[in-house]
Amino acid sequence: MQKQPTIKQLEYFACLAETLNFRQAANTLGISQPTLTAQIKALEEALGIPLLERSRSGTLLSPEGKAIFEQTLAVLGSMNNLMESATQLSKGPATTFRVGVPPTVGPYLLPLVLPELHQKYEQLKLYVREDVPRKLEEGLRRGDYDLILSPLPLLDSELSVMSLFREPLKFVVPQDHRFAGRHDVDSKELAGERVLTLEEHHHFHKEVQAICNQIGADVLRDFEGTSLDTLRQMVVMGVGVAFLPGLYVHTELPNPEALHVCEFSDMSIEREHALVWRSGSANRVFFRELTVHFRRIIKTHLKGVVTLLG
Amino acid sequence: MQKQPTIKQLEYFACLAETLNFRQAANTLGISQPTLTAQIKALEEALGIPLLERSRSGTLLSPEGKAIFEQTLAVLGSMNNLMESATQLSKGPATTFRVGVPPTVGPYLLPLVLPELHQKYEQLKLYVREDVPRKLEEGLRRGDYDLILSPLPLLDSELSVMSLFREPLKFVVPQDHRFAGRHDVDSKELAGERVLTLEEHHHFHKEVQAICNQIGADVLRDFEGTSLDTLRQMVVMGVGVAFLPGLYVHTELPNPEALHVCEFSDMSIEREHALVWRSGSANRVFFRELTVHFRRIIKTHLKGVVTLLG
DNA sequence: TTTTATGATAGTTTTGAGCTATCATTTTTT
DNA sequence: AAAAAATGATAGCTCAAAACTATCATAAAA
Repeated sequence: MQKQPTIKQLEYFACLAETLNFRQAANTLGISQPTLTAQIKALEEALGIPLLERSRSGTLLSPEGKAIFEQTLAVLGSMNNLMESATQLSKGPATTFRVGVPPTVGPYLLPLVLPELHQKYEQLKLYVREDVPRKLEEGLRRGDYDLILSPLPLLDSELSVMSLFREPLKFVVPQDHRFAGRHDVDSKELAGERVLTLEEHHHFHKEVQAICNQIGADVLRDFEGTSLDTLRQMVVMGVGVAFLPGLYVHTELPNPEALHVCEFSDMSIEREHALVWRSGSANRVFFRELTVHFRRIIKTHLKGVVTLLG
Repeated sequence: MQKQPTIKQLEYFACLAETLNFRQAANTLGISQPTLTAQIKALEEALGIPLLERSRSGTLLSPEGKAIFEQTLAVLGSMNNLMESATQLSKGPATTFRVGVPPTVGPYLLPLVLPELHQKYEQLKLYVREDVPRKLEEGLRRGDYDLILSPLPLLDSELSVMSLFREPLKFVVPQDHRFAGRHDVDSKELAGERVLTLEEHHHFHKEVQAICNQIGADVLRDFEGTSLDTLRQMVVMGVGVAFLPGLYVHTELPNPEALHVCEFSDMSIEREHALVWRSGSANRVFFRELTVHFRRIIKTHLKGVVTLLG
């Protein structure tokens, strides 16, 4: 019979699978590179399959490695649930949670929500961290986050998902654009437009890409921004047009001067956001409670801006 | 920050939680008793809570221990899924599975099903083990079983359940009983009857108990049998009456001589059986395929005896 | 009262997870 | 083209912890 992997080996593997660099992974794990090499080798031996395609010029996950990586997240997640339960049993309900939010939503939603939550739960502390949705989901499954705000849909079934709202994507053009001053635009008119977007690894990029494919517009791949603010600046400079999240437009551009915001007359472009946690989390009851507050606060402050769900 | 438990410690704890005896658990684990004591102590230390209420006169799970035991099964189950995936990736789809069946169904259902499966899948090997449903579910979650046949309902959500059939429970009396010769019986007529059943830890016991509570019959606690066959013998001897699974009656008592089988005229007493596996199992695709065959074979051989589901 | 069973403790051995130092390649920089 | 930097593997050593044997104290059973 093959030997059991250890939790440690799985943690090491999970970290290595992200960086794909032994030295760097060993560094973030706080161990030496030879130790990591040895443990990964031991893990491969235990499982009887190669997890990595190694070469001195970079390391890659093997196909088998990708499958095992998924399972690894599940194991680490359940272990995290166990420790969470233990903490809850010994120290009472946790009061500080690690929350993950996407960069295209968090900064524009949380300032509305956090103050009220802080007032309601005096003890509650939230460590908020921004990352792209893919990393958020991965980190949640592994136990790096307790709770994430994420666009739908998600893949994994071991996660509990509660929808919050649907957010429209607004179409934004410079003041000297042919659409400037028009309230409505038909999607067919956009064929050939040069659309700006965020860097490729942002989820927002894929959303915009999909829309552009649908309506026949071109995504400008040479000028991809890193934040919605720089994206806006580029539109102002006349580099191209862009789609911006309704929440961002509402918060940052209540009275746009250098920009013009159009509606689509023939189709609605929306994305859906939800709160997500591990199904087995010891704090699931509280997270459900939090969801209710999120919905209430959103309903109060963002009526007309987004569509409440749930 | 508290230290991580190891997989080993969790395995030790899971085994200990079952036997509630350090020496015996250590023995089945193949380690010495002091080692087990030390590791359990280390686990309690790591989690910061006492898992066991120890005394020289027996050991009990603490309330915290019960909660952690549930989480432990989840961790061990996901680890098992990981190793299953690894095996599948290195050696191709598994051909031998550990199957668990309840003693009140397995012996009367499997003889019909196994030959056909054996013919259909020449490579397929099934190690069948009997145990009470509670142990089956626990063992499945932990990874001791790959697939179980179990009565519904189950608690755990990390398990995939596919219903197979509903089985009637038949009412059986001795030949000299007042009901002998009657085809139909009204449930109200059973008030005060002395009903025999299996030992308490069998799921079947609870099913019968519930029915008797409902119709006002008395469960005879002094003469609880260990198998359906001895139960039948006791009814023949005139100790009391009994409910027997329809499948058992169909297989073992096609033409009962010393017994009489009655139907209920006013209510149907049934229990439901399903195939169950861990949601994340690497073999889930094949298990779904197996379910289809089970249903087909049951439909062919047991039409009229049970109600097919799904 | 004696015997048996149970879990804890003491002391020792062995395993394995960790380290440093170094090598052989490949990639990048100069 | 040559030099420098970066990468993963290997060798050899250290040390913590996981294992063992032997024994103890207490509670239950005989």
